[in-house]
Amino acid sequence: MIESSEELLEENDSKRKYKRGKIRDKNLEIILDAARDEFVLKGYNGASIQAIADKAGIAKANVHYYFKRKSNLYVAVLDEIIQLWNDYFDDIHVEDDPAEVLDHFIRQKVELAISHPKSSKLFAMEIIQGAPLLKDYMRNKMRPFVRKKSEVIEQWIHQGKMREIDPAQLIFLIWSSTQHYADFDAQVLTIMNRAEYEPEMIEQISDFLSGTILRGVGLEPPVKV
Amino acid sequence: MIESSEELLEENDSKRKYKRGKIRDKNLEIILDAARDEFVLKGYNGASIQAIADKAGIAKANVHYYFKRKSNLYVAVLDEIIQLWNDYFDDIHVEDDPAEVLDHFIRQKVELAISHPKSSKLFAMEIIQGAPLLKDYMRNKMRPFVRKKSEVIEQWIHQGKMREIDPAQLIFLIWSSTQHYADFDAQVLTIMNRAEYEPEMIEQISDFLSGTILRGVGLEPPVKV
DNA sequence: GTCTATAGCCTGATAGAC
DNA sequence: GTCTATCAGGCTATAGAC
Repeated sequence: MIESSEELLEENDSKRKYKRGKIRDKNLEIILDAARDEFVLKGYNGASIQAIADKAGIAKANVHYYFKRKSNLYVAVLDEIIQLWNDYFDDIHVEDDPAEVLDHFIRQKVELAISHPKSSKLFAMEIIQGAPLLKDYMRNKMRPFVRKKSEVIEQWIHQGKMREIDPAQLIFLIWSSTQHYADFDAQVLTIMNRAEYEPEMIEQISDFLSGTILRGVGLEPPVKV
Repeated sequence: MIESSEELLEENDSKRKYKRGKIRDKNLEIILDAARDEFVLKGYNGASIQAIADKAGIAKANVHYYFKRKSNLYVAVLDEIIQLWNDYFDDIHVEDDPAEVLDHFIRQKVELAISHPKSSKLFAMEIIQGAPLLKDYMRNKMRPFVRKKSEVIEQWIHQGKMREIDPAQLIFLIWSSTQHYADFDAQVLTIMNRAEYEPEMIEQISDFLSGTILRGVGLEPPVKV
């Protein structure tokens, strides 16, 4: 269990960029992939280095060669996820059309969640358990993100373009409703009696969420081409 | 790790109702409370019987006296949670007013989530990890629940009382958006710069979710008294 | 970089006195 | 019902040959 904050301050092995090489890069990738799978499926403590090594097709000691400590490997996996998320955040401006922006944001989040369900799940599990490793990230990255978007939304409201709502709540609503399809896929798919998401269903989900949320805040969903 | 379904078929110690007693009941309660806390905080594998015993104020061997296996204790905790949720499900009828029913459902879910965050979290973690223990519950209880509500919503749509949407998606939206405040409290509170939820904030959340979702599906939120 | 062997620790579970 | 002592197994992590 990672409990003390000391662990976080330790060197994160995967970041030693000065030591490069094809073999190294390939191995880092397969280890990280295998680790993500194991951590999601079994949780941090339930995942064993042995199982990760087996899944990656290498010897257990070799995992330790790349990641000295299990906690370092875990942090590296989380880092990858945060990197992925950051790439998807785009800027919004007051001049933009609110309906277009929110529609695009919702569709983007649905796509990201469903195309990377394991990343979404691991992130969720971390936050549910109190976000011991992500408190800093949320304070330094997500809070400014929410604040920045909120300012723009606030101005749209001022201009009478949409209903008077709390912008932060709107962002939470978009986050929760979109991630739900990745995090709770076992529930959603069981209830809908499906084995997996199909492209047609993903579009239905996006249409529903965009349509409902936009109308909910007084916007008319953009017509699709 | 609980992997095989054999575990699930084992006798669940806490259900031996034939052996009653004040001491027994009291101990079962404090053990289950402590276990819920530990399991949420550390995950199934990260939670140790020792830590649960300490938190409950009894000896480790005594936990095993009441729950022969760790997995039995875990199942007992999940059982309790499902019991709690089932108590909150109420019936809806075609004659009811859609806005009233959905508004009530949303407020009820917010209240339940925020008053029992640990239960909500443990349930979420179980589903995220693939719901190994809850697949049956979802098939036998939640699917019929969704189907039953969907039929009524379908008729409301037919009567022109609300927009044409997929009722199942609406239920997912309500589930996800309400549970989010319990499961992701670490994120929500950090971003909103609060230590905990206050009654005033809970009402704001309910108002926003009910207002937005209801308007989103073409209903006018009921006026508050 | 890779692999085998093993140290050292913690954990779930049980035995048995009270 | 409670508690101490202990066992057996699994885990992370390391040493050291190749």
